[in-house]
This record gives sequence, C-alpha cells and structure tokens, in this order.
Amino acid sequence: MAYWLVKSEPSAWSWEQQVAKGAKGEPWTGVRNFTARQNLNAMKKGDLAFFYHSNEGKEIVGIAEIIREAYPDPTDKTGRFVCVDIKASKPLKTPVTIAAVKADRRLADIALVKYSRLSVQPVTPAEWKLVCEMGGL
DNA sequence: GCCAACGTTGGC
DNA sequence: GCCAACGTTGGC
Repeated sequence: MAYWLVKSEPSAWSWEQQVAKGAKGEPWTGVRNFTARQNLNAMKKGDLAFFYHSNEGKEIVGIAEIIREAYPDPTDKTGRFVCVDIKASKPLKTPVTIAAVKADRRLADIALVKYSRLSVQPVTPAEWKLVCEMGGL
C-alpha cells in the first residue's frame, strides 16, 4: 500500500465537501499535469492520501482513501488525463499546517515542500507516520 | 496582490 | 529538438 497527498483549494473542492460525499466518494478530476498524472496512474485501490487545503488554510486536514483506480477524466476533452475516485476516511485531530511541516527538519524532503506546485504527490511511509502523529492520530 | 517557480506550448 | 514566451500555482 502506498501513500499520497492531494491538494485542493477549498473554494474549488473542500474536505468538508469530500466528507459530505461519504462512502460513495467523488472523482478527483482536473489534474492537467503529467507528473501528477503519473502519480494518479500509480494509485491502487485502498491506498491512502492526505487531503491538503492550498491557498486557504494551507494545511493537511484529513485522510482520504482511493476507492477507484485511474480512468479517463470526464472533464478532460483531450482525453489525455485521468482521475481516480476517493472517499474521506478520517480527519486529523489537529490540522498540520505547511508552516509546521517546514519547521520540522525530518520533513525537509517531503514533496509538499520540495515540489510545492505538484498537485498529486507521493508520501513516504516515514513522512506519513510523522504527519499522522503531528495531526494527533 | 505580488512574485518566484516551473510546466506547457509553439515557432523555428 | 531547442528554447523563448506564456500561463498557472501557491506561499507570503
């Protein structure tokens, strides 16, 4: 099982909206970047992903689960990009801010800091554990 | 609202 | 296939 991080601006799609979708989940569409697409394609059913709020909040707010593996993104007219379905798994007790991540030397190499513009990122097991602890889980 | 970083596009 | 121009992202 692999770990990931997905980013969304809450004004476009928020954790609260994701939670409201319940077990049915929601297609994670709109990715238009090839590196991010690679990551979407590598996702397996049952993988977990941190849900990060960019711009507003700038914090990891919850954990989502991949419930459907990559398929063509219906919002992409060119047919080049894919999406997956994810459902909210559980919130962090305490959101982990980008500032807190940057302040922790053990997270210096996390993609969230190194490749800040990448919208779908891999997370290592060590990073996953740390962020969960910081989030009170 | 600014600006740095960086991915994508298109002309050559 | 290179590279300049352009657009977008996202933290501050």
